Amino acid sequence: MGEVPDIVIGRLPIYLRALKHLMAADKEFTSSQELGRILGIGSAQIRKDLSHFGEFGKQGTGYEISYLSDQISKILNVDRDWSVALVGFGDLGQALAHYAGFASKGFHIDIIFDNDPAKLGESAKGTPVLDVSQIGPIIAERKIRIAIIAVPASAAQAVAEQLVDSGIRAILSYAPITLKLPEYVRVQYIDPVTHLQRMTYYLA
Amino acid sequence: MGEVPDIVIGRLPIYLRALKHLMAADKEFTSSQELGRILGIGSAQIRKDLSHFGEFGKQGTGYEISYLSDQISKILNVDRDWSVALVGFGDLGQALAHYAGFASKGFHIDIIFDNDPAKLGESAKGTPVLDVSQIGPIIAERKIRIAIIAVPASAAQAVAEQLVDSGIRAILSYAPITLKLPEYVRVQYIDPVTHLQRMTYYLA
DNA sequence: TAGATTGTTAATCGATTAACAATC
DNA sequence: TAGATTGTTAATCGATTAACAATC
Repeated sequence: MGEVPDIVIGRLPIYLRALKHLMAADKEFTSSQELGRILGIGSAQIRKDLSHFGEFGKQGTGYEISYLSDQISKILNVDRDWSVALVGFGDLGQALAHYAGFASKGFHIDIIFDNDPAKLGESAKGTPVLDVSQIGPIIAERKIRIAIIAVPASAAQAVAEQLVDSGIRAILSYAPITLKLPEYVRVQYIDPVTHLQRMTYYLA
Repeated sequence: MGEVPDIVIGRLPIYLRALKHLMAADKEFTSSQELGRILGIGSAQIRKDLSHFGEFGKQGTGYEISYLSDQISKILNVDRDWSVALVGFGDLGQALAHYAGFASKGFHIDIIFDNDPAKLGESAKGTPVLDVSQIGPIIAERKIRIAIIAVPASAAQAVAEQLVDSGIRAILSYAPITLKLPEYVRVQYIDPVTHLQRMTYYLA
């Protein structure tokens, strides 16, 4: 089952988001059709995607929302908490450190690194800010697997390599640069400018 | 030529980013092979993608970096400045308002909206913060086409509809919710939690 | 039972890749 | 000229969609 297309994996968090939303609205059951309507995709795609992992619905009635939500959470390994390291405590890093959405979904920013001596010792919500020289020992000691990079593009590659050497296996990078890392490291990018440039093409 | 796949359009900003990077390093020529190495994709894909728009290279020598960069900028309509409206001036909105990367790429946040009276009149880099009730008149008057949404999920759909009614045609949304909008509106989403959840699947 | 919706198969559609003639 | 690399064609690969038997 390790052969599930990554594009399918990429849709599961979206399904999960919609399910949580329905749960919050006290709905008990849903269908691939309803989910498709909410998400603007085809119902067949949703059923096909889910079929990679098992059978979660019932003919005639659809899916029990809390059950499907639990199952997808398990598949994605988000039925547990994750410790996350944040590198970069500038404007963006500070905003990320304060963002409540991470912890509420089980991603806890437990340690922050920066290379500016003026920022060391500061803390966001009680999370300490350490010097980047501590990346190696701390990440290794705490066995942290996930990191968020919020440093300038010029520093990102070096930081990423350090993180991977220390044991990080998944990186969410806000630096506008494509990282060169071993293939066993998962990387996701967030670059708002890229998204904007993708849309201006369609603005005559 | 309106039939260029959106997935191809989505890669052009990445190509552009790599080209700017090479330019900054004072390189004059590149090849699909070199670009592919930098970006971790195949050279054939790059040539195929570019072929949708014309012929930009020379056999034997490849692409002149500044020329190709200019051409892609024109294709994406980023060879000009764009005025952008930001809605939401909380932690995230403020970080976005301070982010230098937008203006340097031609995206100017010229107006900010929030619904918290305490925040009105504040300003980020001289950009005023107005009440959300002003969205309609101001966006229409200034003919702004692009907006960034940084409000809570619960408010995002209503804000988006207001924006579209006022003339906005491209939205970059940070709200973790799928917006339901007319198909003539381009929408891009940024939800860091979704990206993290997509990676934990692979963390045994 | 009648109606609804699943999971899956097969068909369609589209994107990626390999290969190469053209040519700088 | 010899070497390199383009733009494009054709082949491959993979993802989406339509359709439907199974069944709640």
